[in-house]
Amino acid sequence: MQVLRDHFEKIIPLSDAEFAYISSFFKQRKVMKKQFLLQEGDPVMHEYFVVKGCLKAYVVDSADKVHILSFALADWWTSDYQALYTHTPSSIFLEAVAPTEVYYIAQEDKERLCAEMHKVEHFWRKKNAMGYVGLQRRILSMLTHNAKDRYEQLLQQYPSLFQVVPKQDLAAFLGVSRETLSRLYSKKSG
Amino acid sequence: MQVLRDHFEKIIPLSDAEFAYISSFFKQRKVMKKQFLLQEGDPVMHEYFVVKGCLKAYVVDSADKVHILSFALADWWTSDYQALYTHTPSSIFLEAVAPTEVYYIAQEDKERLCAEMHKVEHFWRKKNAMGYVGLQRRILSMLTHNAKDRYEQLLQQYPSLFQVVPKQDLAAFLGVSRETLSRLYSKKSG
DNA sequence: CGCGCGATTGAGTAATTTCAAATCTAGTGG
DNA sequence: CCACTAGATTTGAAATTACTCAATCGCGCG
Repeated sequence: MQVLRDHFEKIIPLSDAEFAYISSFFKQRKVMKKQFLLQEGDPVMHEYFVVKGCLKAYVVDSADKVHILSFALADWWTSDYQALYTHTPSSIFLEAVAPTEVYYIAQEDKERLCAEMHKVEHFWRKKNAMGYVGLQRRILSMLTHNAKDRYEQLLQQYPSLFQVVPKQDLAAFLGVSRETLSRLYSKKSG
Repeated sequence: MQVLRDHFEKIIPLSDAEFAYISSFFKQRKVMKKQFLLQEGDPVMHEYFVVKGCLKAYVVDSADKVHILSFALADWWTSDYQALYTHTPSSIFLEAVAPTEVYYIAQEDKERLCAEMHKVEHFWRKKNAMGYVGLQRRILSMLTHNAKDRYEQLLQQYPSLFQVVPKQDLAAFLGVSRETLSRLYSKKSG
C-alpha cells in the first residue's frame, strides 16, 4: 500500500497510525485485460485507485457506438461518480484496457473517513478540485481544438496511454471516428 | 447574505455564530451587463457566488472565435479555477450576461476557512464533487449527442438560460456555429 | 424613426462520417 | 519457427453534416 500512502502524502502528511487506519478501509483487486469492474446497470459501491495498468470508463449508445468518458492510469481514481453519489445503478462500463491492479474503498467508508479525519476530507477536496479543473480543460480543448490537436496534446500529456490503449479507443475518447483519427494522424506526420 | 446561508445549509447546518464568521470573509459586488469580473491576463484572487443574474466564462481563440466554458446562474460558483489554484494569470474572461450580483471570497480566506472549520471543508468537497459530476455529464453529452439534442437538454435543464443568454452564446457553449444552431432549431420545430 | 445587435437564410466549400475492403499485427497452436 | 486468426488500423469513395461568408430580416432601445 506504499503507493497509496505516497499518493495521500503528496497532499497530506500522515503518521503511521493514521495511514494504517486509512488503509484498513481499502481492499486490493486485480483485473485482467478486458475484465469489468462495473457494467451498465450494476450497483456502484466503490471508488477505485489504480496502482498499475489502465481502466477505461465508457458508455455504449443506441447505435452501439462506444464513447469513452475517461482513462485511468496509475495514480488515478475512477468510478461512476454520478451513480456512486446518487445511489443509482451504473450508467457506464469500467473495463481494464491492460492487466490492472486497484485498491478500492466503499463509498460509505470514504464518507466515514472524511467525517472522522479532517485531513482526509481536505485530501479529497483537493483531489476533487484538481479533477474539476482537469475536466474544464478537457471541455475547453474540445471546444477550441480539432481532433488532431487534441490527439497530440493527449499524447504529449500522457505518453503512456499510447503504449496501452488502442487508437480506436483514443478516437472514442476524443470524439471522432477511428477512420478520421487515422487520417488526421497520417496527414500530420507524412 | 441569507441566500448564501441557505446555500451552505443545504449541505451543512450552521449556527448563527458560525455563519457570521464565514460570511465575514465575503464581500458583495454588483456588475452591469457586459462588465467583466475577470479578463484574460488578470490575476485571479477570488471565487464568485452568483446571487442573481448570470456570468459567462469564455476564451477567445486566435481566430477571434468565442468558446464558452460555463454559464453561472444564481446559486452557482464560478471563477478561473485553474488560475486560482496555480496562482497564474487568468486565461478566461468572466463577463456578466445580465445585471448580476455576486458574493466573493478570496482564495486564501477560503483555504483558511476550510482549515479552521471541518464543516466548511466538507461543504466544498461536496460542491467540488457535484461539479465534477456535472462536467462529466457535459463531456458525455458532447460525445454522445449532437448539437440539437444538447440544445434541448440544456433548455430543459436550465430554462432560465434561455431568458438571459443570446442564442449565439448558447451556440458557443454547445460547440457549434450560431448558423448551425439556428438551422437545427428551425428544423426541429418546423 | 432609425440604429445596432442578434437571428435567420442561402450558397458554396470544407470537414467528417459511413460503409466496405484491404492491410497490418500480435498472440495461438501446431 | 511458421501458419493462422482475430482484432486493430488504414485506405477509398460516396454521402452527410457543419462551416464560412454574405445578405437579409426582426426587434428593442435610444
